[in-house]
Amino acid sequence: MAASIEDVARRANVSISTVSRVLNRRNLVNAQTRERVENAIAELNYRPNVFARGLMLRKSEMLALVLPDLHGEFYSELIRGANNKARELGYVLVIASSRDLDDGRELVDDLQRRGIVDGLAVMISERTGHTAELLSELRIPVVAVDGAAEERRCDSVVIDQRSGATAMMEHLIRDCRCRRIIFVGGLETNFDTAERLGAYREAMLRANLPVSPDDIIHLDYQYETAYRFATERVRGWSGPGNCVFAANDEMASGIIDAATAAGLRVPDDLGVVGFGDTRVARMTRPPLTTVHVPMSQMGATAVELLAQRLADPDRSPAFVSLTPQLIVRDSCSAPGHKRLSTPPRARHPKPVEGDGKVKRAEETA
Amino acid sequence: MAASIEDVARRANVSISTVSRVLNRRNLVNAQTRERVENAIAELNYRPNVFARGLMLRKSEMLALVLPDLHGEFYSELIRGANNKARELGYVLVIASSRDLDDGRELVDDLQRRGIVDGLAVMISERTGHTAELLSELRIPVVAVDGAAEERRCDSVVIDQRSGATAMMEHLIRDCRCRRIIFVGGLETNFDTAERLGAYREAMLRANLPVSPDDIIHLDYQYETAYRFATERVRGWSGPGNCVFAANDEMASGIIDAATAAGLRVPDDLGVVGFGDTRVARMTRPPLTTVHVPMSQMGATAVELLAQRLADPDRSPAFVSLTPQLIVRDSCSAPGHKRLSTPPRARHPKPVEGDGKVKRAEETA
DNA sequence: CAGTTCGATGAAAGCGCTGTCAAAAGGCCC
DNA sequence: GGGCCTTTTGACAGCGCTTTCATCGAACTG
Repeated sequence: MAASIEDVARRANVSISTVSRVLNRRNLVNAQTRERVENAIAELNYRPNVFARGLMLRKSEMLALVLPDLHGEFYSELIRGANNKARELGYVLVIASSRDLDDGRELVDDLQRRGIVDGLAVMISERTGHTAELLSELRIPVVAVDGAAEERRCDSVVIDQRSGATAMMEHLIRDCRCRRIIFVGGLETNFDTAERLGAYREAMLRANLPVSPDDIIHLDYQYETAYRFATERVRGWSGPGNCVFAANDEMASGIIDAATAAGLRVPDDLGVVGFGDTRVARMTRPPLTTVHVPMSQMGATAVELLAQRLADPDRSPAFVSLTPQLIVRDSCSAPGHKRLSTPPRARHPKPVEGDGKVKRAEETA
Repeated sequence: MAASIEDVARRANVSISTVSRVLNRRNLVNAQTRERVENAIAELNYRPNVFARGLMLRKSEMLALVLPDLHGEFYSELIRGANNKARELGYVLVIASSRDLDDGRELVDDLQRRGIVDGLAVMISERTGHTAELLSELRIPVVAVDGAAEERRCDSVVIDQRSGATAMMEHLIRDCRCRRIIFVGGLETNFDTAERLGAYREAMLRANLPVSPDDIIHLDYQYETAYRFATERVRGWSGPGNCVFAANDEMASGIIDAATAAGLRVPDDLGVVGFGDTRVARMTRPPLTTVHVPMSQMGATAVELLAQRLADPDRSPAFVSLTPQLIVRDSCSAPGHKRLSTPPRARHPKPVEGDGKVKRAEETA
């Protein structure tokens, strides 16, 4: 049995009230007494019982992060960012996956968790009606992670996919002098793909470049699929000033491999760029030009917003948009552009954490 | 304010004891009364306060998983497996990273968490003295995840690296008829690398194959490093019946890319195999023959052991060893062996979760 | 019909903590 | 020396729940 506050009190020869005061609002107690109590605490290795404390204080200093899935690079980054920030702010983070539960139970599950966590950061994958329900059922603060901007009723963090894709497009058109750009996205229904495609179209239009319907392809974000598809098409794609803009790094990697296998040189015969700046982006030859998506930062921001709301429940919802950052490596370059013969390192060695610009939107009251 | 047990009692016209009984040992209460109470609970959307409950029961139904880091494929798998199992068993999983904290505070941190979690699964990266300290300070059950087998004092799960590496070596020697095998490991100090290298030496010896000191290389598990190193050495490695056994998939991938860039054909001119069966293994051309390490299962097992100990605190420590599984793809094959011209799919499409054999060691009392 | 057992329920004692209130002790003023 | 602060401390009432023990009919026994 662990020591209780009473044990400490007895040992320090004071009442439990005094011990409690030492634990909380320290200045209210005489210096000598405090020292006695602190010694007792140390000697007994005393730690306040979290449950008793929570019962009185009605808070647990715990936050939950609910993700569609726990697998994969992106989520792992998100978790890491959220976890670090949580720790920094003195919270403990509970992580849950909603994918593994059927849709109906997702909610139930959160409710179960409710009461033990002070706040919830939820990443909503499917845009079902559950969202609203979730928000209203819960009595604790919720922040939407990468949710569509519709959810303005609660705090939210999003990645500005559009600006990331636009930056890439401008790089391709302006710096690499690409004239024909083939867009390889995920499923048409995919929200991110849609955003990136939108940016693609806009940029092409702005640059007065023609967009052939054949140059807009929807696959499934998988390496293998992209490899197979590219194996058939890649010869038709090659040419100076031509480039494939894949909506994620894995597909980009598959396309590079297919191009290489077909005897093409990347980037000389065909440029290939990706999106995400995952680990994969450093595991292609040549290293992949891509867009860094600040997942870790998004996790951190979510936790931060949660903490802020906990501190001030009445403030109006904040909306934070994180800007991805273009990472130029070597998988696309201007035609005729000299490259070192040894594989050069990334020119932007590492995107600095917190580099993406954060803008706080006008507070919607 | 959420409804309390008293509200329910009032509404159902019973005492709180009865409500509590309905909540816990249901059979002790009359059917009609129970129904009344259950209705009241539903109507009020009542949920027992976790803190009050925890205060009495001295348990929270929460488990913690402490990892050296939260980043990367392996940890993400581990977390996922642990999380799913935890949920299945009715626990909530708290995840923490010890790497982000300096070494001294790691312990403190666990102590802080103590009291709110019922049990702890810890993966110890550095073999510092802290381990013992940690175990003794904590009063809750601990299971060692992938810890060296020394820690027989508590339950533990490990991956049997050795048997995985041996299976690979036997495949290379027997099935692929390799005569010269180059071992590319991580740092010499790395525990896993040492195990795998041990298996390598043994297998070579058993097969009566010579081991040149030049063919044992220690790098750092990174793609880039392996790529660079291989770029210089790969010509010397090539030859029929020659194969590189990389201690992880990333290095294998780098080596394949280097070989390809040097004009070699994999596997015809040089076989390359990896270890881990991470996502990367499906993102090489040809797809990588490798060893599947059941991380997800390890996470699940850790949680399971924890739950078992919680149920029966006095049973003797269990020791579970998980056997990795050889995954034969196409990056190494017998010389002259016919391959399809289209990139074939993995012959073992997907290692089934829970496929690795689990053997429970003799219980050390 | 008194005595006994049994199922169903309620009253109340905590669990370990916080926070309110009051009391005690000391200092100051007039 | 009495009145009135101020500082420091203790007593104690909960927080919402579980659990023990007592109670109370009803059913059963002889």
